[in-house]
Amino acid sequence: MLETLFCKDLSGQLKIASKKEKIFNPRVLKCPSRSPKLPPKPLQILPPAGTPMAGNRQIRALNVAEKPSVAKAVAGILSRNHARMREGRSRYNKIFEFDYTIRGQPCHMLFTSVIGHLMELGFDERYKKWHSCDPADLYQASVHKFVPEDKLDIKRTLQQEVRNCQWLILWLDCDREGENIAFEVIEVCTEVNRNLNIFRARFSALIDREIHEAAQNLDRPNQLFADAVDARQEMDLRIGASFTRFQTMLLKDAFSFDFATEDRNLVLSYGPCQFPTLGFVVERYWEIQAHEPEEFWTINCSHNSEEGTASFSWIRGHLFDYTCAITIYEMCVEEPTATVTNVRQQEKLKYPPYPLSTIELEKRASRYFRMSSEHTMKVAEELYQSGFISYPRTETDSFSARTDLRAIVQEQQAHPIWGSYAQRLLDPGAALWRNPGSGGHDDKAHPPIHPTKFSAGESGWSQDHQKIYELVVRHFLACVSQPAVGAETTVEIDIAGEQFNASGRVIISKNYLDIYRFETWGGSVIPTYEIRQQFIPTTLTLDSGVTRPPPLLSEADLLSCMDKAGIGTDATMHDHIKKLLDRFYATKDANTRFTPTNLGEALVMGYDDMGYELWKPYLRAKMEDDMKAVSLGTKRKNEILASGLQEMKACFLDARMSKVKLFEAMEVFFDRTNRPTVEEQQAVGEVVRRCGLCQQADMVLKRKPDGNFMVGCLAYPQCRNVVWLPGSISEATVTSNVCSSCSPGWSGMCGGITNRNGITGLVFLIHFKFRRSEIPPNYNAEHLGCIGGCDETLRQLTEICGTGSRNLPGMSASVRGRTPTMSSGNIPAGNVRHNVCTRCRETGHAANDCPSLVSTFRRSRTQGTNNPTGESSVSCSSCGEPCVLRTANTANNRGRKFYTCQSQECGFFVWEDMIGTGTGGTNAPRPNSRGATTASRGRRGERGRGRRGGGRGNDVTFVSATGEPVSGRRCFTCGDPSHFANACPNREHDK
DNA sequence: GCAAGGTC
Repeated sequence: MLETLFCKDLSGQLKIASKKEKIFNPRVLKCPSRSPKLPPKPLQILPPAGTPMAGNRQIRALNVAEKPSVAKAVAGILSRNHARMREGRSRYNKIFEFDYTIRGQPCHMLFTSVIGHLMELGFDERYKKWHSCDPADLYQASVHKFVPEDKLDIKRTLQQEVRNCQWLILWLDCDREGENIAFEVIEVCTEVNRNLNIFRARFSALIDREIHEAAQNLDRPNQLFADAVDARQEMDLRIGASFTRFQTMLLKDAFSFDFATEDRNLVLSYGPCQFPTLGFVVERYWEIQAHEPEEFWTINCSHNSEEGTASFSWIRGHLFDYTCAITIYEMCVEEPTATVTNVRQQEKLKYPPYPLSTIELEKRASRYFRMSSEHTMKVAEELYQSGFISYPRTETDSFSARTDLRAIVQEQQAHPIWGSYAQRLLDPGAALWRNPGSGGHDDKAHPPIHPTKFSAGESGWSQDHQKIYELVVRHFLACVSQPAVGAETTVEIDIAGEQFNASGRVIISKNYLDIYRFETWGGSVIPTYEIRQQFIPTTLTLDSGVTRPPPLLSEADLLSCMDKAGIGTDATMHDHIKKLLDRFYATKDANTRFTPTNLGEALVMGYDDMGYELWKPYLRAKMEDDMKAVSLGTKRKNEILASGLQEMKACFLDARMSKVKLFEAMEVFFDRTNRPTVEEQQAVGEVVRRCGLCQQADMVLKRKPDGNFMVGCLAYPQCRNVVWLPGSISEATVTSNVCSSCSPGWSGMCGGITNRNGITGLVFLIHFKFRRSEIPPNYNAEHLGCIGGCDETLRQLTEICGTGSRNLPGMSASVRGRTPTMSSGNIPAGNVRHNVCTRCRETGHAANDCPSLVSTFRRSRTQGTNNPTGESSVSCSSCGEPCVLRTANTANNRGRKFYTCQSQECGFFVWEDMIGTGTGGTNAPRPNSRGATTASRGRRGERGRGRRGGGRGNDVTFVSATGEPVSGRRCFTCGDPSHFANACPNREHDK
């Protein structure tokens, strides 16, 4: 064993540690919260190379990799393929044994692995059941990390092997998740061996030199990286669970859905990744719905000669202004002689793709084979497992200089189809080889996806296995090939001062295109022209067209959106996409294009109408920024957790207050059921007692929509325990007074009786106010009553007045479907609350003054108007109604926001950025709109019909040379039938 | 029954 402790000073230099540093050095490992039983133990750092060792006794070291394949590969490299393999308790995680020397220290190495994360984060038992608590409580509910059932064998292996070890060397992937898994392994191992010296091996590729270097330069685990992941996990769990429970319980029983599923299994989930993914799909769909075709005009010219036909395009592209277009066109018609002004010949290169990353594999498989990303990854995983391709989850799109690329090509020479291409690649005379380009991404853990074993097709392979293997091989061969070479000719002509051009391309050398059959490079022939040559065009036409909406998002598009916005990782993106389909949020057509379902659209619409951008990627982006800050040490884990969760809880409470928006959005698409929603049954109220029937949840005082009061169990519908109260109650408030008759052990008699859940059996008294006219004169209008069964007054009033419910009047608790047990009710000890805010459940303020009312996640729709409600404060100058905010799609103002009246008649609009400048607000026409305008939506299919005009360009026809448009049309700009767009008097806004 | 992240 090493006797001397070393540590690093601030400059990173190794030095002998002082006693204080051994204890307080921040690099010293241990997270006290993870292993409360053991005090933090200082760590040793290996001395620099050449430092004499304290002793030569062999160290026993347990090495742990993130996956079995890495354990096998690293053990193979370090042992030079002389490791002995034996079984562990987990069938997938073998143990390799061999001797190895680290800086002169002889070691007996045991090398095993985990399978990704060893632990999960979950709520404590008390909060696990959906009805056990208010979803808002999940923002502060206690959570814990634990090893799930299916990983217990791995834990046992680790603990069994590490007992007799002195060192623990962590070979997890070198990213934040890997660092977090490292600490999970540490926690499990130090439970049984607190004297471990713990090291981190950092490597970026499974290459001999790199692995040996990593072993000889062991480092320490990085607590900050692990902290960042801890924070992310906790945020994801709390946010996901709270919103999922909330919206599921609110909506699932309230509406008849248009898809076949068992209601009981329907979960309307929310997640910080799945919702933005849905958001991309909905946003594109809305963009298409809101698109209004715009007319444009263009001049085309063609010329036939003996060599063929050349088609010339107008340099101006197209004009939206008809007057300009027709004027120019008439000039050309009057002087139609074309003069060649330039003939340009250029060599053009088309480069092969970058080495293959996971996202590119998914996108290309979707594009070339219409294979879903989820299926692609499944097939790729199987090819990887059987050794035919490299690890398929990688962000890396450049090969390390140390990779033997030619050896990989060499293997493919035997293939009957592409073998000859591989041979040409290796033939110096063919000059086809080119070192692959770099896409600029490197996850430092895995190389780009490439073939690792030759195959001409295996008997067990499906067609999809063939396709993915072929794609990986062809992509790799393309990467190491020369780009395609083409000769491009461009001819420019002048007609009456207007410029036109035409181009043709001849492919000189296909190079990589010979192997990469998935890509093409169109060639076209153009006749020969010479400068100053003149000719009369064969045709010269003024053609019209219309702008078209973008297409629905394809799977490849969706992956690109997610990648760009940082939603998910290369290993999880396909899961998020699949989740949209599994949850009935979106559908995918045969062309892999996504359409939101009614449910998906309604959910996004609901949150959008609330003014929340929970369906946008900003929340994830903020979390990512916070994680980076924790990784760098500029913020603490607890700091970002406290602020992030406080913010999200406020957002949650606010969203719940605005749940009517979700309801309204759902009503656009679905019929209501007559069933009361779980959420309605569970409107949060004051806790009266612990439910004596299910013993799992609290019973709370609630007011039903009909105004009557009841005390019901929060575990409804699992538990149907309820106490109906007299129908003559006008007000009811739970007090902090406890009934001494129904609360055994109360008043200090036994110091409080505690059941096995640690909950005392208190029944709180309720302060009732009765409507004077509805109770007999000999009863007081105010009464401090108990629902525990002891209150005779309450019983009598219930008999006299009835409960106003569908149940028979009666004081005794009536349980829907079951007999009540009212004698053993308990409520949590210490849950006596005074003046608790019903929004955030904090004391010291009322709900109306709750600071959570304002959240930074709430979007201000009226930028510059200082309207805290988020509603539009711009009113129509004609009808006075609130305006909606839209986005212009006109040529000159694309993307610019404006307010417009929802009424078709008013035509009021004002630019958003002109508010407060004294400009705008006139009765100008409404520009074309783009984006979600939910205020005026009707049922799906009806939306936008009135303002989309005639559809996609079928109504746009050739405009005659006299300039007379086809009759029956109206101005595209303002909709006025008295004139056309080019003559619209109100075009100022479009300039 | 809920999240997202590893990976067999």
